[in-house]
Amino acid sequence: MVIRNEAILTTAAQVLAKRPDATLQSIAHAAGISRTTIFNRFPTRDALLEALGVDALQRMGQVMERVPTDHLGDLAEVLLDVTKGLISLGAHAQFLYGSPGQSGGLDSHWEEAFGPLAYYFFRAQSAARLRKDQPLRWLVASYIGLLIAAWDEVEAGELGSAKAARLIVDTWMSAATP
Amino acid sequence: MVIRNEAILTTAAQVLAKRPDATLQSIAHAAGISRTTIFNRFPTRDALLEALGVDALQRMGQVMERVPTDHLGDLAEVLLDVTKGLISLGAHAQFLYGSPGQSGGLDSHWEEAFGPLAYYFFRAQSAARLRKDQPLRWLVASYIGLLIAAWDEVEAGELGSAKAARLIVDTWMSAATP
DNA sequence: TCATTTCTGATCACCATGTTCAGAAGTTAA
DNA sequence: TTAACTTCTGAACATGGTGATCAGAAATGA
Repeated sequence: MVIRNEAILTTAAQVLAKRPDATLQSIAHAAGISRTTIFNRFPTRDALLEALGVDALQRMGQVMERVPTDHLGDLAEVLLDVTKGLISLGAHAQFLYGSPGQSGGLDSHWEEAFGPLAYYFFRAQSAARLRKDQPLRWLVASYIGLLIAAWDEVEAGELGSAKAARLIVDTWMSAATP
Repeated sequence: MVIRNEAILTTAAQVLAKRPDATLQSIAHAAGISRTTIFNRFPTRDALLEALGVDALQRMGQVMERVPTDHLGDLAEVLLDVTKGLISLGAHAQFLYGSPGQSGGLDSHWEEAFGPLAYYFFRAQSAARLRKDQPLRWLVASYIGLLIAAWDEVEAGELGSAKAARLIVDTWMSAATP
């Protein structure tokens, strides 16, 4: 039958989004496969959750690879493009804050995914296009914080994806530019 | 011996902060009581987690009761005061995003806790002291998002409590004021 | 068709949760 | 101190999810 890991991860993400403590049995059932097959691919439940996190961060990383590395361009425009992409990943990424178990080994993946954006902020800061009195780490952290807030609002049905992206960029740019 | 629920909750918060999937056995051990006693107070693990959430939100609510209800005062000053109080609750509140299990019944407690702040923002917005082109919900959500981001940075040892509070207020005010 | 890979269902051990209860330990009042 | 009361404890038990193992079924591919 040849079941792809990707298929398992997609189904698992959907099931766990609704019910972070869903059993592997129920995930297997939803994916139309047996529980044993899941264990063939992922030795433990935590391994599955970690793979899920890595997958989500890789998708986010792909979006953030779109930021220019040789020039700055229009900050607001670049950021809006990236933000729209990230907002649309809500379904894949939101569980990162809902079911971690104890997964803390994702740090390097976080860094890898957000590296390009952090570097972009760094260059913008050096060029005095972003405030220099705020730590670079905070520029990144605050952006992520707003992203998560927007994800929540979108999922709650209080905000459309497009408007959410605009609010994030508007809010963040107002605070981060000199 | 007369064990207070408060004592159980405090210990549980500490243990679960480090290890969201800690067993009730280990929590009981850390609290110096027996597992049975925990079950005497909280019928299920989820009940304990919910009580923990309610407790955290009540503490946060107490802090936010400090916002003035009859006048506006200095927005930055009021906000800084509240933010300092909330930042210092990190240890009690951060687990809200780390171990929810499936607890989703905290909505009313969220509203109750953040009600005063939301009302304060509403009045400030009406008085044109805050931007009117951003939804009131977003003003609140973005503030919470920044608060969570700052909690993470503080816990990671990247930021002191005082500086974290200042960054939140600076960032939020820059974006939310006309 | 036959060999190989992949998936499945069954069975097993282990551990955390949740229940029950008899008795120990602590408290209060006479 | 004694007696009545409340609270805490340890032990036993059932249940259910996780993780391991493996023989055999099903799919794949030459």
